[in-house]
Amino acid sequence: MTTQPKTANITADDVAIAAGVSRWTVNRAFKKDASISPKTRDKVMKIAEDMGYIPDLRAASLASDRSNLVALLVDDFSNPHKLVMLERLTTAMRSRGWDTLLVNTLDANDTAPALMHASRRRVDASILIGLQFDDEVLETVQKAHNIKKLIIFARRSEQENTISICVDDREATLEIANYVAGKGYKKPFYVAGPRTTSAHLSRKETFAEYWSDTFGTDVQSLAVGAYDSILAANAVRARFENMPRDRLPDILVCENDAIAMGAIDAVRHHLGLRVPEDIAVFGFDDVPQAASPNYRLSTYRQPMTDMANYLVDVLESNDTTNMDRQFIGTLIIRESA
Amino acid sequence: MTTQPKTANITADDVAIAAGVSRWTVNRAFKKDASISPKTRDKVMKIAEDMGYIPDLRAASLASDRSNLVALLVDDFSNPHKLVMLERLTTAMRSRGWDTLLVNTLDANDTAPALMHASRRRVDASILIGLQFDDEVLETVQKAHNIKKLIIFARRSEQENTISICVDDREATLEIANYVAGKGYKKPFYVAGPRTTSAHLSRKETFAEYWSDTFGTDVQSLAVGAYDSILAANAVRARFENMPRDRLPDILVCENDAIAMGAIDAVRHHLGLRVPEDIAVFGFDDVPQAASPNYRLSTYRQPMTDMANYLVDVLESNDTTNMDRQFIGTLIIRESA
DNA sequence: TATATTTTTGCTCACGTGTGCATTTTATAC
DNA sequence: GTATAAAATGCACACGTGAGCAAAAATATA
Repeated sequence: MTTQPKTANITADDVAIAAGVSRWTVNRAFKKDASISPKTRDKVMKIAEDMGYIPDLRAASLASDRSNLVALLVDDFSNPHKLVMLERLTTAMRSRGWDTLLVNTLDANDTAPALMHASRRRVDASILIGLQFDDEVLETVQKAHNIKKLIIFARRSEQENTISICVDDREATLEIANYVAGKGYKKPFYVAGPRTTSAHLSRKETFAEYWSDTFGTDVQSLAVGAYDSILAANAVRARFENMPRDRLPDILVCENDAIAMGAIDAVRHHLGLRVPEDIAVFGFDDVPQAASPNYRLSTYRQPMTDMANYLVDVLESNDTTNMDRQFIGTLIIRESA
Repeated sequence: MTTQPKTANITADDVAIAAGVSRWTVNRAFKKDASISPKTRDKVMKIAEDMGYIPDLRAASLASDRSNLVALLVDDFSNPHKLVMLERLTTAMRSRGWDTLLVNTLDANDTAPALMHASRRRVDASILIGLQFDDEVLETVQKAHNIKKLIIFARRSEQENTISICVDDREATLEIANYVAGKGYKKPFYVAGPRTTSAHLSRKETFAEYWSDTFGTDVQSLAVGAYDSILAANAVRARFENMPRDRLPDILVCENDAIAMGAIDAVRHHLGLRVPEDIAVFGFDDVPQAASPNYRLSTYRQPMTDMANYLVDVLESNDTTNMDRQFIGTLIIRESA
């Protein structure tokens, strides 16, 4: 209590002196697979803990040129599936030693600035999670050589310099279409999400193609401006509320669950019809709410855990080409279709 | 294309040479309120952009002992309100120059380790968002002097060394209770969330106290193990499905919307009753889904944007005491009660 | 124009660690 | 017990910036 060392930060040097070893030995103790004898490591670790020493990753990263930090760019916080992605991604990453910088891309034109911003922390990779991006973004990536890897998660991308990890949309949609056809639905209607330039989903196109090839009929559709249940409910209402009963579709196939849940709400509360008896609804993602007794949504589950783990594989890999990968999910059949 | 400089990282020194100034002048150009002439700044910035120079925040942080980084610890990803919080917090922080480290506390005992982990990046503050924490956590904070500020967001905390930013639960609950009583409900039942040790909400207690003081009757209650709609639905079902109709409550007052939505589902789909005619439901948070035509949930909205902005004020302040603050929200009345 | 004042610029030192190699210590073989 | 291999440890240098002060340049004052 007399001449306290001012709570000065404790460094490896301090621990080294206390343990009677060199600073490098202290740092080695904290490093897996380092060349150090178990005995010294134990001793050092014990003293380090007593002294409250915590390695400084800023300095480590500066010296080694690896940050073990990843930027996660998110634009759309209204889709509950985002929460699932965040959970799976952070779980996989943290358990394997990767930290996550959560970057909110404030508006549509903010993706490139957000990327630059993140690169000021020298992230080892940037992940775009299910959001739109255009050529400007790619151009930024080219220019800023601080952006080492650009991963598009849960979206297809054919771009170079980009790694895409997603579900095989075509396969998934064909499975859904097949199920819908097999169940005897005759008048499907597709409720799509926002149409973006680069990384947009081709689910609607695949579904329509299947239906046209198989039955020779066109599938009508509508595009909701965002993956938002309430917007979707309003869009569905607007489209169908004045339509004669016999012209209504018998199933609404939706681009994802957020839209599907909005569609169910609209069918019940705005159109006054039953799901699935009057109009069935099919979703995509299998968000937790899809299982609620209220929705009982038939949907398609993406193998999120596998995808997240593969993402960490990508982070840890040195390859930069041919890392794209598409996953196969599973049909989840409940009562809505 | 001949002897490329190996894409070596571009530093302030490189820009300095190109611009014919010293390195410090380059860094000053990037720093707001720095002592530098507008002319030089323009020149430097132009050259810096051409060269693709991006300041390295690791080095800056190392040298200045301020990281402008904040750890956001999240444990429960099933409550949709988390998404709202994440959005508001990251918006407020990023627009004011703060970055967010998203840390998933993998399980109940992981809070303290997660805190240590984050402090390896020398975050300027750690934010616990609506999750449980106990004395072990506080002890960790004491010990690890790298944790500069510990902010409890959306939860009350009386602990020292801790800053709590939340809604005034007592005031809010009294408003709700008052509304419920004013509407003539006679047999309220409280559906609470998980009971944690330290930072648990006292909404149930306040409500019960009000009811007891005003009408002299006890309020029955039940606690759901997590803020999860499906769990809540099951809990409500289990509690009431075999209860004679005349003993059922006339309103379920819920600790938050996730639980309230589960309660509505249970009332309708498991008990086969109507909301609000047979049993009304009241929530808390006003999550986006609460407005859907399906739920039309009456609830209480926390002033999230104000709370998030105040949080950044706290980050930027040097005070460490008396920073706690409670906010007043607003009653949102829809059809569920 | 000479001097005082203010603004701008440059510089020394420090921040805490990793890499790769040289040196020392310990284990192995005969 | 000595020669040899293997493991463990120590060290010079590098990573890119900020704080605070000293020197230089620009501006104001008389």
